[in-house]
Amino acid sequence: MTEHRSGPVRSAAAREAILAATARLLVDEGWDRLTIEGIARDAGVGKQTIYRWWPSKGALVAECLLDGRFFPVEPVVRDTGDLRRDLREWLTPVLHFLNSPTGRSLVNSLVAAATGEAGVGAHLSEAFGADRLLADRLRAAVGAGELPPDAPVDELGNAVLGLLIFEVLSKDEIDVTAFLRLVEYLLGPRRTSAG
Amino acid sequence: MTEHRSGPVRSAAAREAILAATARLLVDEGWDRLTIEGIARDAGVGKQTIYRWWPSKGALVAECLLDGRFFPVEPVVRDTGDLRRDLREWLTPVLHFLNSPTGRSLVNSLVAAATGEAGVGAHLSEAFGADRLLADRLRAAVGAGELPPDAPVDELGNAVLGLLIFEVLSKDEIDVTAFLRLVEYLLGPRRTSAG
Amino acid sequence: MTEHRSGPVRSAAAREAILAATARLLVDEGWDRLTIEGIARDAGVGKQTIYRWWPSKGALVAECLLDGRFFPVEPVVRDTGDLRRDLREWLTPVLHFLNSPTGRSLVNSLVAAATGEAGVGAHLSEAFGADRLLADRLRAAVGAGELPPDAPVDELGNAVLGLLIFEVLSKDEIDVTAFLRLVEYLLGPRRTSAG
Amino acid sequence: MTEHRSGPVRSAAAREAILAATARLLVDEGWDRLTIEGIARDAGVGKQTIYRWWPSKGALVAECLLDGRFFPVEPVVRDTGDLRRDLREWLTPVLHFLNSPTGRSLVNSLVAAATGEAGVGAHLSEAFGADRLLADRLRAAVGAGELPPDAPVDELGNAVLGLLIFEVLSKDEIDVTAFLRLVEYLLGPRRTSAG
DNA sequence: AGTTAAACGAGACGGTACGTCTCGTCTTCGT
DNA sequence: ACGAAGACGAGACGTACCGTCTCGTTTAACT
Repeated sequence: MTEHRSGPVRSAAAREAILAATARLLVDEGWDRLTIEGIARDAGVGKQTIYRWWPSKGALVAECLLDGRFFPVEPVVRDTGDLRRDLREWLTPVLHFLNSPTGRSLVNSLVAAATGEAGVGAHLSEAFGADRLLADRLRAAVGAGELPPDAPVDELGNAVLGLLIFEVLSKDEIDVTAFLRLVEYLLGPRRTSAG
Repeated sequence: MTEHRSGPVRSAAAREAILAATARLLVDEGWDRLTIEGIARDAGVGKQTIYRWWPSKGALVAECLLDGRFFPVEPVVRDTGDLRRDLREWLTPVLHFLNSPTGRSLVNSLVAAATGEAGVGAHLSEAFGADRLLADRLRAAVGAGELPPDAPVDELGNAVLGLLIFEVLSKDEIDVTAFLRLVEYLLGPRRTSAG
Repeated sequence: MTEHRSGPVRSAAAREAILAATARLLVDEGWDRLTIEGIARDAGVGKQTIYRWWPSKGALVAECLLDGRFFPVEPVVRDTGDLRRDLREWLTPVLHFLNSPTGRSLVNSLVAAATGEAGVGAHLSEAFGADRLLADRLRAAVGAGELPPDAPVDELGNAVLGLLIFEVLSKDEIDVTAFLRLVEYLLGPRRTSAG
Repeated sequence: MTEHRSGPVRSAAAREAILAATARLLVDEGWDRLTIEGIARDAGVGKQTIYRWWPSKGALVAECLLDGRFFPVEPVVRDTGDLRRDLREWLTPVLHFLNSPTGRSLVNSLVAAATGEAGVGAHLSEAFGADRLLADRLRAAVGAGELPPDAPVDELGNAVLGLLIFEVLSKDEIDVTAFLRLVEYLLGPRRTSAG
């Protein structure tokens, strides 16, 4: 039996405006210049409408992440049968994006959000697409014998993502070539499916 | 030839009190509850004395990092001739520390600091000791033939560190066993020095 | 037609607390130790609530003046038909008040406020009651023939007030007798209503 | 001839620079934007040099007053035998000066200084020249029979000065004509020396 | 169609912290 | 010994947001 009561219902327009404003401001201003007041202003919404539905700005960002409002992620990692090549081709544009001001700013902001809000961290992996896309491709590689059967595919995906984040945090610019070489090393020695 | 001018000189006592307060408060309260006013209060110092010497709270944290005020880091990664065992023995207490509330809080705070301040990120690696300790041990392993000659030892150290950080950010608790297994996988297949 | 908008309305309690604190602190501490922070603290109010409604501490003092929060002014200058006697009787307690620490402090504070804020000066005259009380009595004296028909009654009131202020500023103590004698001289030679 | 001395002695140059800076800044910026730091900066002097010789900024202003650094006062009130005319001629330029921005600012600043510093008030009268110049002329008028023998000449001077100050504080602009008329009224009915 | 109660925009409120300014005291050099 | 320079602890400045709390208006489900 459903609870029911009279009165208006949650405004979809307000929700959309708030999340859109959050995403825009997070990218443009960064995590710590992202404020509830700013979001309310930008969304043309009362502050209370935000506090009514989200407990914190971290929760707003987490919802933006789930909505995929940040990365127009490459939907798949192609499978041409050559794992190293496929990864290289998927990673290259990602690395270049992360070297752009927008990319760096976005990663910094999302990581900052994650440090203050466990809920954001939990979705970081999905947000970057690493969990499904990367792991799927690695799993296929295991099936094809390109990786040993005991390869921890899920963890490997996270390792690549963690490395990516660490590079953004600690360096001015990621050296794309070196990064690709490292990933290749991490995957271990090349095997043929016949191997 | 040094620039010199008359007048009083920077107070070492104030510097020490400020950095000590910063380190204490960052661990106890976390990055975004760390405030200049709080530091000044805790250090018994005027706010201006902080602003005179440091441009931001990130810079304060960066200096604490360089001073090694956060981790009483294990001074070396032992070298028994067995890289995997040595790493396991070094990593185990580190992982347990990172699973403790203090450890998690510290990593979260430092990463948060790094996202807002390029200078902090640049020192994250040193702070965790990964740069020197880990890389040194890996380099020795290359010399001993435990790792192939082309192993990118510096990047490998950062990869482990990045993975560590990512796990803290995205999970409630690091699975120590799984983490060690992953590291072992990343190092590639075991080789004998005779190999 | 009045402008109206939705939303909360100005808090009368806050206004009262702020003005009361302002009046108390001005008398107790003096103009330049009167601070917005002190008022906010004393009134149990956020600073922004003060800044929202008053542009400066001078404006606060001006509003206190208009509210008559400083002098429990003698409501009238009595009219017994003898102008000189009536003035003497009204002025005597006023002069004694101005010789008291509270009185001196208050005049000093109000004058200081007036120098920094035109709005305060404009109300000084009303605040001391000189404008209405004194001028009314003088006007009656003109009607009764005690003063010549061309006597500038409003200006005369201000002259007495100006003199009063000047004495407080420039002397340690007003000589009551000399002051009364001077006022009497300024009014000009005694006239009978029969002229 | 060069300054030479063994062992430094109070620097006349510093004193001069400090007082000059004080006078300049008081006129230009007003009492409450006059700061010790600003004076030191402007005078090219260490703050301590100021604190060593003067206890407060009020004392600095008082010394400037005594030095006559503010008004290039009309050196005398002329005596043509006609008190009212002489006063009118002396007061007219004074009133116009007080209506100028510089004049108003100066009076406001000096009065503000006087409210915070008894020592300044004590010299206000001399500073405006009222004490000597005005009183002298009034005394002469008594001698000439233009004023009654019991006229309180010193107090009359202060009364005019107090009125002047009050007008500056409480009005946007002094009405010169009305002011002169008032002064004339205060002096009492015209008398001839033969009278 | 009218009633009714929650969601809405707006924004006032008591607070905390910001980064800057000046206070008056205190070193430290150089003359 | 004095003067310039300026670091220091202290604390107010005016601004920005916090999260909570009214307000009046709008709107949708239930009479």
